[in-house]
Amino acid sequence: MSESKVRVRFAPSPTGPLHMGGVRTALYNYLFAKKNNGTFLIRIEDTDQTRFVPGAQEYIMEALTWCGILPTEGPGIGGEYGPYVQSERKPMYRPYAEELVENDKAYYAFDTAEELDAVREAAKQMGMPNWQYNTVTRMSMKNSLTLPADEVKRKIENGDPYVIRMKMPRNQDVRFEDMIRGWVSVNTNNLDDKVLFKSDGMPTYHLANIVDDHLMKITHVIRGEEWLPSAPMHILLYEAFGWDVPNFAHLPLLLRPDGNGKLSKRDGDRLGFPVFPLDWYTAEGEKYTGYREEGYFPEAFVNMLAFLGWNPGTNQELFSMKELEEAFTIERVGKAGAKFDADKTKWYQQQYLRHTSDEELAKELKNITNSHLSLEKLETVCHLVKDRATFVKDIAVEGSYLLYTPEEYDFNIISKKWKEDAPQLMTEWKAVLENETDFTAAHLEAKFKEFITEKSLGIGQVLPLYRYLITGAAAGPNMFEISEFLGKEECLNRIDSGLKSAH
RNA sequence: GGCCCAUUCGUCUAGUGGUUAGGACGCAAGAUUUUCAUUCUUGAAACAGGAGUUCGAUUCUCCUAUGGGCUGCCA
Repeated sequence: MSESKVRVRFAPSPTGPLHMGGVRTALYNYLFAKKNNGTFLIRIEDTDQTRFVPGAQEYIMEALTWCGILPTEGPGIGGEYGPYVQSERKPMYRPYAEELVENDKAYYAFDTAEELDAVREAAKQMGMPNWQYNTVTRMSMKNSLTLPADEVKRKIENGDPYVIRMKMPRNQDVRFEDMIRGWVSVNTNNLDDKVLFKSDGMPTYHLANIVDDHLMKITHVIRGEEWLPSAPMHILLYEAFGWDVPNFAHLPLLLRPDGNGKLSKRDGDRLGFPVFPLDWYTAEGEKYTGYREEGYFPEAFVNMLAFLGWNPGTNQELFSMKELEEAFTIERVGKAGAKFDADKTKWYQQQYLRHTSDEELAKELKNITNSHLSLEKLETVCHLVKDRATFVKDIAVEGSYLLYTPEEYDFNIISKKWKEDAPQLMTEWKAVLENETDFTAAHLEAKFKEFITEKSLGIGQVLPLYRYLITGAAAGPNMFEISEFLGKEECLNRIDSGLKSAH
């Protein structure tokens, strides 16, 4: 609550690829920092050594970079509060845990995992679905509160494995004001004696997160709603250390589009949309599709994500990162979970494609097609077909006849309009073109109108035939612009080959 | 089961103690177009239910229902 400079962190766990819910949490942290002239940092929470997945940390950093969510401190970046990977901070945590034990805020517990499992199982048999190590049950367990002091001392010196558990106070209401939800209150009788320090010498999330947030001078903790139930316990920890408590904001979850429940990594490929920012391959060779590889622009992805749970209160829907940085406030983040909508995501992408210059699209098109056409030519292709594309790759498909000469014609698409006199008509039209030196769209259109007027025919009776011969398609952009783009020689050639296929 | 959180069109959401409850996606119709796409116009579509407070509640309170999260030596 102090006046100190805003510092926020995104603290992912490297247990796999970062999914879009995580990206959104990172984004809101980033935007909050930017809006408040603060600092956004990344901290890797890898205190669970058994769940470490190689490549995950690199994936996270690459994904954030792709999105333009750039931390000013973090692994591989540096900063004066490092290291930013918790496993590299390992030696720092034990003294804090010990401090809590000395101050009677925590205690040693010697119960093994097997013993705990047995107790839980027995409780379940007696109709208690969830046994907790808490203020009442701890007195019948093996810990420094129940064992004689000399035995505790002997066990520790003996090297017996132990954990350090928080000594949850009895019947105390913990209240805090969440920036999104308002006042939240929990009684400590409903909280258990969480393990703070594990027998493998690593802290749990609960300890590490408090210690690091304090040491890194984090002022606002913006994280997923799944942390809401443990927030009171975290507050108790800050108080136990005598530290300032940061502000909290618990973001609503991202829900799956069908049914209910939170969006999971399986939903994407099952429902046909990406859940991850980038492609990810599991050790087993299983692939999860990413937005980047699907052809989404990072700006569109980010814009969509920003609006999943936040809105500016105006009718503006298209926001650049810069605009988001200016407009974002935590107060305008909603409380309820948001179902992800793949259609809306496509719409955003389409909008961004529409607003990307032909020049830039041409470069992308060149990259994905390896076309031999000049950038200038490709620019025209983009100009002609971008209105009917969502992704750059759609331009290559929609405009394939601009990039390549059609090799096959499907006569079925035109057969209904292809009357007896069609070959004759097209041959005459070809003759008109042959005599043309001015192959600009406007001029060709004028000549075409002259041609059909002479014949007393309507546009619809003639143009589709020409379109078919030139493009092999029944629909598409303006035929005269296409003709100009292709040029006289190519047009004449295509009329010939098209005519051959038409009967 | 316990605890916590949430609930406005199908979806994302705006909104106020008195509004024709607004916008966007999607959907439908129409206009434009040689055509498809685009664009434009129009339309259908919502305050979970019940009490209470109030002259008046979508808005405030409580209850119910529904949904979600948490309930590990995971984060």
